Amino acid sequence: MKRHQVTIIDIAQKLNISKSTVSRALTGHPSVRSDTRQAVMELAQKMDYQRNMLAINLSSSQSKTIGIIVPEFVTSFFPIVIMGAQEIADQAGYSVLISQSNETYETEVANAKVMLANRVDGVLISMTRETKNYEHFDVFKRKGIPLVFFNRVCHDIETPKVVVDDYEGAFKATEHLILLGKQRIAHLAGPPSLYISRKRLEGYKDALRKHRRPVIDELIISYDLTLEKVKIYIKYLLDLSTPPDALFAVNDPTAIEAIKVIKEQGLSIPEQIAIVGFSNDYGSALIEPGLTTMAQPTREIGQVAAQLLLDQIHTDSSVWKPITRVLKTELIIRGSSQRI
Amino acid sequence: MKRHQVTIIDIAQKLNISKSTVSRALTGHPSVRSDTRQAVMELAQKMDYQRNMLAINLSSSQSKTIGIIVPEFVTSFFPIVIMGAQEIADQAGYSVLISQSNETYETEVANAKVMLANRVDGVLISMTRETKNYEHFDVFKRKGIPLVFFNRVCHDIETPKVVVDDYEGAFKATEHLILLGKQRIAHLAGPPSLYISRKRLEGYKDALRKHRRPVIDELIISYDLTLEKVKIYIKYLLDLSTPPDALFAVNDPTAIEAIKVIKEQGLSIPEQIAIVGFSNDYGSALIEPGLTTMAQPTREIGQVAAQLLLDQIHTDSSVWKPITRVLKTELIIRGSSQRI
DNA sequence: CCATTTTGTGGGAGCGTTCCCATGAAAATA
DNA sequence: TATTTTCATGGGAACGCTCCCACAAAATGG
Repeated sequence: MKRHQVTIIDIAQKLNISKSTVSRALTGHPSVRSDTRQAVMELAQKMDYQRNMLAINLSSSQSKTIGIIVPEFVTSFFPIVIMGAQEIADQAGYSVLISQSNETYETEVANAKVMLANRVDGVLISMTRETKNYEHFDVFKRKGIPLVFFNRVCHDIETPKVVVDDYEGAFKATEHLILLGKQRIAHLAGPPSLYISRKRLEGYKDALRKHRRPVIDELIISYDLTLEKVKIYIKYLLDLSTPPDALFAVNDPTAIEAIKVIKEQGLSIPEQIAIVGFSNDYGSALIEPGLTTMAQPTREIGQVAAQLLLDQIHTDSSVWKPITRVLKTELIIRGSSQRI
Repeated sequence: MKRHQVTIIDIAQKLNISKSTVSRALTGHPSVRSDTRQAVMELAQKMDYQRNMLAINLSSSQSKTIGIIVPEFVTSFFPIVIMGAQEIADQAGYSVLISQSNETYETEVANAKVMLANRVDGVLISMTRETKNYEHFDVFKRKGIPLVFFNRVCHDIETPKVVVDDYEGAFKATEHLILLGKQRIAHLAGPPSLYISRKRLEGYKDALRKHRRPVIDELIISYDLTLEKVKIYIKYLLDLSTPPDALFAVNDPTAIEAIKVIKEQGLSIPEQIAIVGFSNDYGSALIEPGLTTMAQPTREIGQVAAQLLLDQIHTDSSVWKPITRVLKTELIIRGSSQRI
């Protein structure tokens, strides 16, 4: 049944030396005679020997693997973050175990368990929009496994984080609409459970205040990020006695959905209603009109987060330094808010 | 330094029983007295015990992990395939190790090594566009590790595959353009090293032949799928003495890029030139005009591939049954080829 | 009531490494 | 030449688990 694997013992026997010597030759230990090493290397090659990470991991009690938990995979944002993280991990010789929580709290908890069971050396995580209980993160802390949050971070737990300047980004996005001469700027916000939703909302409000515009409650809608609902809220906004003449959406998928709905309703963008998103996702340049958006350095987020995690792993202090890295966003102006 | 992990031995000692019994209790072995099991379970819970997969894997010589190697991560296609695969893997209690080859042969080889070293129980793979040497796949065969190809498959190696009806899809796509009354239909094809490129090219040609149209060589361009080059080829096509009035692109990213270039050139789509893509990627519905495309059941590809792989893993015959599952494509008509 | 089966448990090898310690030979030093 | 140092190697425990085998106590049967 069980196919035999080529082990260092096989090599040792053929060469009539001990497995210790083979191990040393293979790992590049200095105190091995060069002809011995040579012979081992050659035979290993010839026998298709592959070091068994399972054994190495067990022996060293570390898996040389980092876990990444993301809420979803469909929009381009998370895949690109993962690319960035993987680059860094690869360079450092780490494998990457990826799982997506599907925006579901239960799945996130289950994924965390899997990571734990697989003894990952650290975890990169962006929470689901539902996550309000952080017990499953505490376990990592108790076990001394580094955790780095990115994008959707958790502020009730001391840990390194990588975020963008959500407040400032939202501020600038809103200001951009104000300077365009827009009078009634609506905001389609994310759920208050997410820190980024709150920050972006704040930036939006402060921009209005700075320019002495009223903050109008009926123009602010907080929703749970399930895109199907965008249609309902847009229709609500358009049906107001004085509808908005601009919309700042919490993220690009939301903004894109909004554009679709507004076009369906026969309104012109940006004349009747201008739109700004947040992220610069893949679709933002494709949709007509192009979506003005606050670009996030997506790949860089992944790189920085991975680097931070690796740093934590290598400094084996048991306390996590709660470093927060804030990356800059950049306004990209496209047709959805262009002055014509 | 090394933090102590809670092991079954810790539990055993506290309870004054042997580790065998603890192991049995934890794994649900029948011959354990129920009060013993109860006690073990409770203590395990209380002590934050997490089974160490590293040890279990080594002991059982299997990792309960499947590997997935994809060429890239940016277009929506592969992430969605992965989602599908992960669903199936999760259900079966398998973890997923993902790596992307970045469309580079060397990286693909390196990734394969990592998979091997981590003793994955099987691998799902879609090759890079450069891969012409299959030695790194043979290793899996020699070691008896199941391999399932999807999308970009390899025909020089006997293995299960999951593909879509590329020939038929291309045939229908081309026929659609013909029925639209288009006379000179160009084809921007993929590299001949990829089976899907060849099949799609064949379908295109046969559709022309069926409708007694000439196959014009100057209208057929095979390129290496690096999107930056699309611009060059489109310009070449438009500069022909009699330029094409339709374009069938090998995939959606190519088609989308083509639309952008053609719009830049000031031509009207679909009146002057109609376009059809292949895949129904995320961007296809967003771009203006919407891209007519042959939709692939993307998520299903992942599910079927993972299922096939799991089947192979569980039937422990050493020969791979070279089952090929062909999934259906479906023509989705949008603005880029609509009769107005 | 003794022989036999069942049930629950303990002991220990094995999975493939690494790494520490011991050992003998060769080389360097006194 | 005697003694210490270096070098290359071997032996074996450890990593945390599973699983086979053995064994005692309890249950069953004639």
